[in-house]
Amino acid sequence: MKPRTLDHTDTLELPVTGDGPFNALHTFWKPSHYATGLEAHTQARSWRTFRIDDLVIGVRLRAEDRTVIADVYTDADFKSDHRQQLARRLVSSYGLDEDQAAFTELAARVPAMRQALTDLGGMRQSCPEDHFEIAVIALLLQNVTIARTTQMTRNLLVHYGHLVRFDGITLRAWFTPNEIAHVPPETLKEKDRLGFRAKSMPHYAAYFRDHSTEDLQAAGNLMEAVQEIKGVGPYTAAVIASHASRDPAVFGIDVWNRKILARCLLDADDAEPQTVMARLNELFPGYAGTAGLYLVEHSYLSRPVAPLLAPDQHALARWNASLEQEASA
DNA sequence: ACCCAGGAGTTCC
DNA sequence: GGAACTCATGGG
Repeated sequence: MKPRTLDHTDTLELPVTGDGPFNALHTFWKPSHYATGLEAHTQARSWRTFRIDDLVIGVRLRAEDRTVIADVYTDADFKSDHRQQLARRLVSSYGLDEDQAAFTELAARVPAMRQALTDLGGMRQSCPEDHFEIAVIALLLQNVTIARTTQMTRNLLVHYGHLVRFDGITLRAWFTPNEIAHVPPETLKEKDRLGFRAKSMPHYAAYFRDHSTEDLQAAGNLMEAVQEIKGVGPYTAAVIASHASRDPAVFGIDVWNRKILARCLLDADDAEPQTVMARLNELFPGYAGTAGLYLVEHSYLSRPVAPLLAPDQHALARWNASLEQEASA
């Protein structure tokens, strides 16, 4: 399948206003994140797609000192309201306005965090996904291996998402709640191989179609609110709160990061989730999520799940070909 | 065959 | 308020 072409329409210069150091590479690119085709990274730049209203937007990101430069690519009318929404989204997605000093100060006093802080200091939580999109990611992580999560993600994005090309790179883009709400669970199960998650997707789509990001941010208790959705439990709710709503105190524990943290904090191969969470909260009060993020990412730094792209035309051509081929299969 | 994956819902006590 | 099943599916 041929990707649709997006043209350069704007450039945003976003200052990093939060205090503390800023690590652009590890803010944009997380070594533990599995491959989705929604984003690509080299040492110096990143590419990522966003949905703003019904627009599909391509963004190329780079940083000069404490300014993030975002080149914007679209194929439709990019209004000033879209520009403002995208600017807010980028600032929020990468925590450009968040203070880092309090966590850094706390973490520097914990020996188990020392090396992670040295290697990753200035890294912020990254969540280019909106609440719906991160909820779908968490849904696809439920009780499966990453290989199957990757398979399900690819199926959904190929069948219901978009394929775009801009600045020489091909990327996938998310579907909106509206674009998947009508797909019957049988199709999601049999064609997209979602298994028991197929029943949940229509509930997710309907909920996030009917509740705007502003509504969710205004919710008194987001974790409780989203657990009203069928298929959202404590883990998925925590992922939504810690990532899309960026609550630094929340950490979604699962069988994967539980073992990582047991090794870092308890000198054990594994431990009860309550034991791990108690230790995490004890060492990093108010920053369990940020601390978990640092420890997990640090454990993948030397063996990334989806490594950086080499900054040459051949690597880019291979990347583009693999996405354009899968979309036609 | 059995067990486990970057969980959640239901059904028992 | 928990423990114990069940839900899909692919890989070891």
